[in-house]
Amino acid sequence: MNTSREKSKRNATSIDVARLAGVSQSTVSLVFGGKASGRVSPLTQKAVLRAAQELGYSPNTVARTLRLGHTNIVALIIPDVGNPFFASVLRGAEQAARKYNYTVVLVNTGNDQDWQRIVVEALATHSIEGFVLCSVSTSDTLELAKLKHRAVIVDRSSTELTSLILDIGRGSQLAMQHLLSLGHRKIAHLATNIDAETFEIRQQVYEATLHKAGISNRPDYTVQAAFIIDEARIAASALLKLPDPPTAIFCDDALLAIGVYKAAKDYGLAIPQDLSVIGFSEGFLAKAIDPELTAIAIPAAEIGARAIEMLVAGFQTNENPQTETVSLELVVRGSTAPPR
Amino acid sequence: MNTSREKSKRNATSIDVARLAGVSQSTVSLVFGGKASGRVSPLTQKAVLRAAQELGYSPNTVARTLRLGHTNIVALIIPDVGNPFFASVLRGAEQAARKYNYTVVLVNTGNDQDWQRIVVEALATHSIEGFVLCSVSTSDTLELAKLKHRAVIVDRSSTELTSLILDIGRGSQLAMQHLLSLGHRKIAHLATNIDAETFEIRQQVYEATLHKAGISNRPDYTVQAAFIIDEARIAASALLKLPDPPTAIFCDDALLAIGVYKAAKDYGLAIPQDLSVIGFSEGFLAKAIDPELTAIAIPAAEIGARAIEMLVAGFQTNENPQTETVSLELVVRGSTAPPR
DNA sequence: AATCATAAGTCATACGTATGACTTCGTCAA
DNA sequence: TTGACGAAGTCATACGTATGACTTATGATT
Repeated sequence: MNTSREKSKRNATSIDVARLAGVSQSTVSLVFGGKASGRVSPLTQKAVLRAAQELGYSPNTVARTLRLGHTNIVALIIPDVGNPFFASVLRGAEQAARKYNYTVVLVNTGNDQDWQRIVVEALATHSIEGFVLCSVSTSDTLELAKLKHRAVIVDRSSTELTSLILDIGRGSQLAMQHLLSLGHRKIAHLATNIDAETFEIRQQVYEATLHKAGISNRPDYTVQAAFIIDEARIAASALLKLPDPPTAIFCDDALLAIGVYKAAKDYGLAIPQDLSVIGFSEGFLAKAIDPELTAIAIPAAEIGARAIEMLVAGFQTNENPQTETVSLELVVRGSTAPPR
Repeated sequence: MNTSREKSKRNATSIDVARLAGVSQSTVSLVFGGKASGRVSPLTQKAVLRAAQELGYSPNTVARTLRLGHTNIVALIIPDVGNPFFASVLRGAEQAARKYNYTVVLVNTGNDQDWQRIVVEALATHSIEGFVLCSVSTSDTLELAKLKHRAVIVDRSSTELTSLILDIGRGSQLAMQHLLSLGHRKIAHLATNIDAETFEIRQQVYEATLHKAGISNRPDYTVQAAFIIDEARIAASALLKLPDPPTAIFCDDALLAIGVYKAAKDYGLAIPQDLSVIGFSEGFLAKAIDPELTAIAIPAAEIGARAIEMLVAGFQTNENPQTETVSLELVVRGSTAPPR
């Protein structure tokens, strides 16, 4: 069993350091715990540090954690890292967490339907202090609120959990007003079918804004698709082959907008000349496609970072659930123009 | 300090369970450790499980880890989750890790230049058993090999570390042959500037394949750019405004290809009629853009998964560094056509 | 001189689990 | 009857750290 690699070199412990420095283990612990002032003389501190250096010592996190009772680990629960939006959330979260000395463990629920089980398992298995949840349905939110863990829930309101809300209503309004001000009257809505609450807000604002503009609602102008390009393409086709097709489409997500792009091409329509497209999107994807997508910008990385901050703040001040709102802005790019 | 939320409810320990079930702590531990057969009677097992159920007990991972001496945590070090390729690697890694009961901690080095420090910190702070490294330079590889940790390095060869190599050479060949067989003679190379080894292979094959086809190499047909769309756009422009511009461009990455798309549009060139584009790419981005990108498909998720498997296998069989190669395939989509 | 305060350390213990060594008890073969 | 043996448990300890309680030594104050 003695193959080349030396696993033998046991990591040095505080006891080893103490022995080498000629002090007690407690002293080493005090030095590394930052509680040295007034308890350990500067001279001794130097000695300890030197000994530690020599042995390549660093405190064992596991033991420290066991003693202290908290792990400094939080979980980020997202449906799919493959989606650039969630990837950005993750990046933001990871950076913020590092600042507070926390570690983020990713739980990618994928398409797994009983992902609640995964979450609960993760919480149990790893000793996680709290979690950030993205994209859960309203009913699941209630379930999760029962877990006695600190949690921040993104883009969902909840009275039981701290939540970071995106001002989807205002965003939808900006998008619709942009289309209206360009002169569009025939505006369709390509919606996501995955979550009730968010869908409703967008749909509500969509209808309300049209109503206020004196445009009557057409049920056949609202179609749904999952966050999959091909599905969006099919749904968009349904809109484009209507006898009286829309001149603009308001999309719930960038992926859906890409589906529209593809459908438009199928029908020989040029964007934005023949068809305007607008959607919610973080920046990357919106800028990757051609023409670049006019979008309600969702600051994904900032959202991830802020969620972590709220979570950590919750650990410290032991207060009731908070709610915070992220405002969204319209970024006009190349996918919208006046109707022909 | 007694605010609403009850943090008071201490988690049940094996001792609590033992007391309730009327057995010793050891017995509880045996049951939950799966070592019950032959040591604990089925009857007692039931009793223990029932008691655990009642108390909502699950073993404390931190304590178990301290006792067992290994954390079941591995780190995945990548430059940018925002890049769909790395996001997919992460997803694959995360799923594979879960299968082996490992947890993946993400370390996103970003543009941070001294990311080696970050890696080392991560290894020390969290008790990480090994790591998977993506996209490091050759010189850094040597540095990291010194750390006495298990590691798997992706897309880099190393005699000191287990490596998962992508058959970039063969992939480049496939790409070039595809372009040649379409009748292209004026083929340019838009290369990445971030890593010597990979760059060299692609460039070598690019030149060799042209040479074999009896086409002499033109230095002005090779340009470099970082993995940033706008930079690629500028580099591609340099190619397109040559007095004798290429009819096809071979790109080292999908992001670079997107830059080419944008540059082509700037110059009023249609893809693939006026300009063929081919590149290395995982699937998502290649299919998101229009026309869909003909590409050497890099199975990112599989790579992530395989890297984890190799890492875990390395923990078990304590053997010397292994090397494994992932073969790549050409996927013809809409961005390539015969030259006009 | 006696008392007190402070600095500089050390001691002992607890965090919750896993496991090798040990005990107890009933059964069965010799 | 004895001894051996396996099954079913229990005991005691170690993993490495943090920290409240305790001990000295050194001045300073009255």
